[in-house]
Amino acid sequence: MVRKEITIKDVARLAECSPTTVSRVINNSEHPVSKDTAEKVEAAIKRLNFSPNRIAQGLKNDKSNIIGVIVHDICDSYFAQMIKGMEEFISEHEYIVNIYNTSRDVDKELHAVNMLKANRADAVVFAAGALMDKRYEREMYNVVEQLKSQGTILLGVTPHPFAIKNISLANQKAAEMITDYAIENGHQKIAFISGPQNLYTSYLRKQGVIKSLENHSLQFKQELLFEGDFTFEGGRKAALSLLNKIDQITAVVAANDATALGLIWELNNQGVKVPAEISVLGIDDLPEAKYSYPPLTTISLPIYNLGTNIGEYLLAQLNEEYDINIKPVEPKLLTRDSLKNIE
Amino acid sequence: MVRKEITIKDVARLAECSPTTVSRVINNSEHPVSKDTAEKVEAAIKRLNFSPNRIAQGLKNDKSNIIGVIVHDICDSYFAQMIKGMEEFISEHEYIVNIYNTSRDVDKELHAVNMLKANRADAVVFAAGALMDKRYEREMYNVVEQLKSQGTILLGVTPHPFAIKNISLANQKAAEMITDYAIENGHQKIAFISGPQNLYTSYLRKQGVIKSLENHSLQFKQELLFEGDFTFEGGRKAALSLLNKIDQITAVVAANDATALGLIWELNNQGVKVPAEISVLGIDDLPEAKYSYPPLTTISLPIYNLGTNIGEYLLAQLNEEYDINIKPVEPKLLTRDSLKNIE
DNA sequence: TTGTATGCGTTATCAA
DNA sequence: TTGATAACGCATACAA
Repeated sequence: MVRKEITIKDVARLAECSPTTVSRVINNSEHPVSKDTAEKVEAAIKRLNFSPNRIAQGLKNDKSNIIGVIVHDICDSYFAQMIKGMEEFISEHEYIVNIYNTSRDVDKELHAVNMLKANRADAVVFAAGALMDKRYEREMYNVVEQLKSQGTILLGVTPHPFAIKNISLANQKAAEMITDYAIENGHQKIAFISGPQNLYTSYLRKQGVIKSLENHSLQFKQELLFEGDFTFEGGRKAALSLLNKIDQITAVVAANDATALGLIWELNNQGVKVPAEISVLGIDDLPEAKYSYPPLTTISLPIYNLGTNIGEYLLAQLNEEYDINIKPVEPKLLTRDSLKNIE
Repeated sequence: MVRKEITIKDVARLAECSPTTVSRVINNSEHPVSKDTAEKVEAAIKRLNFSPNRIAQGLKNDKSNIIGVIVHDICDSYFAQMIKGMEEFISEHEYIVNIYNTSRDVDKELHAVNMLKANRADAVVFAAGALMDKRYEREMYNVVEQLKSQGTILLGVTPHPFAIKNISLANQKAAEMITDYAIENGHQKIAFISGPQNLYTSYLRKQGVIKSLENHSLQFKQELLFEGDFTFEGGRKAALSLLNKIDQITAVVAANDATALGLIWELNNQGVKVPAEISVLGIDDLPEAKYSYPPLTTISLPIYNLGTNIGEYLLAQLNEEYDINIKPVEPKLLTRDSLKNIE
């Protein structure tokens, strides 16, 4: 297959003018163009179905129009929603949304950043939480510095161990809020299902739980800490290992909704009544959280909105409008039916 | 922020050679380069953290390295899985995966294609099913022709009303299979919850149901056709409108799993026992389908694998290896517990 | 084995 | 109001 690209020159030939003039018409340039030629150019453009080569424009203007987005798992609603929110805003404004799915793998994460560097991305969003890994931190730091000196705009959702603007997602606060709620409803024997070990987000959410307990003069008990991985399956497994300590527990806070949903499912499966015998709480408010049995009490983190806010912020930055801030997104308690008041 | 890009020239200066030589080293060119200079170049590259500007390379080589993917809703597991599969393959090979989320909107769909044209995408995947809309068909046809003459490789998942290679996803066959299964289990009074009206995929799945019924000398009854929209919410609504005809129905085939899951949820909610009082069947095998109450009997369409197969195919095409075919992906019946044998 | 000149498609600068 | 020319970063044909 032979590429036969239509260029500004073809348009110029047809409109009987110079490429320069065509360029002026295309870009609504300040530089005056007579109405007559402008019309001829427009006609030629239409006739040839010409659209200017954005790649070439980019080369000239020192812009790639690429916005990179790094996520852990696009199949996870959390990331899917964020991407959708960003995409909504960004591709409307003629930017290319370039997704990387890293499965929390250090190499893939580095590969993504290096590609983005090679493609001279205009902006990179670290939508995925930072990995807690020495090599990741070290090598990321380097590439990020290189991206910076290229002029790439960088943005992290949740804190990252390199100097870029980070949006706090209130992870810790969310975990604190949901734990507070449990305690206010008379729960003291609270288990926690963690997220993946190597993820900073996991760490923050755990800290939130600990803080809430401390604020209420309660102690975080290591034996009531179970490991999860932010997935439904992980929640199911946690439910199983939780089973033989069930008399020591009245409520379980899961590090995220996917985990909580898995918990509820497996508890039901094992004949343990939620919330009659044990309360289950989540964080995120996934779309499916309201359809579990019972509907999940959780903290809403409006991720889709976060996505659009990020998009808005990036565009402002890219247009060099400086004093713009990212609109914050507030966690909100959603009381449904998976918690029982036991006071 | 000033962009200060490191270029091949900087490397040349540091390595005390010409840019041409640097280019040869970068590209492992056939053209001989002395070991000595090669090493100097490598050293300079490392020292400057240089990576060649892929955009500029693309301009020169007539490649954008962009692969566009058009989906309806990235939050829908179906699309998320397909993208994940493709991404796995594609970004590993230094391509840019450029996602467009169109929400089945004709304008957004056209916008996406036009952007992809302007960016001289190397390939475009129409992962989203075609819309049944006159303007869509007409304007899409035009842009697609223009993409073709630009040399863009085009691929559609499920048939599209313009001349591109389409991978059949066995939509019709899947619907036929699941309906066959219901009939084989003694069901004759079968309702169908459709997908969105304007979607060709919906049409195909409906045809599959009709064909199965006809093959068994049964009639498709218009009054047992309910409208859905491929979403959980749509399934819930369908359940409600289905309620007053429930004595005329023993099984419901939903156009997809999301719908089936919504159906089951709302039926449970209304106190209708699945499958004791009514059987519910889906198509897709979403990850969550095995966690409904009862677990959903459905047809698996291994979408993630389809994604990787598409990726593999595209790369072969882009490398001009011609006689490659897309590995087909076979629908498979997954019998779980949402159907009752009533023979 | 190395380097110079040219061009990819576009736009900014300058001159007319 | 228009256009010729150079340049963005890179790779290739050609010359040395």
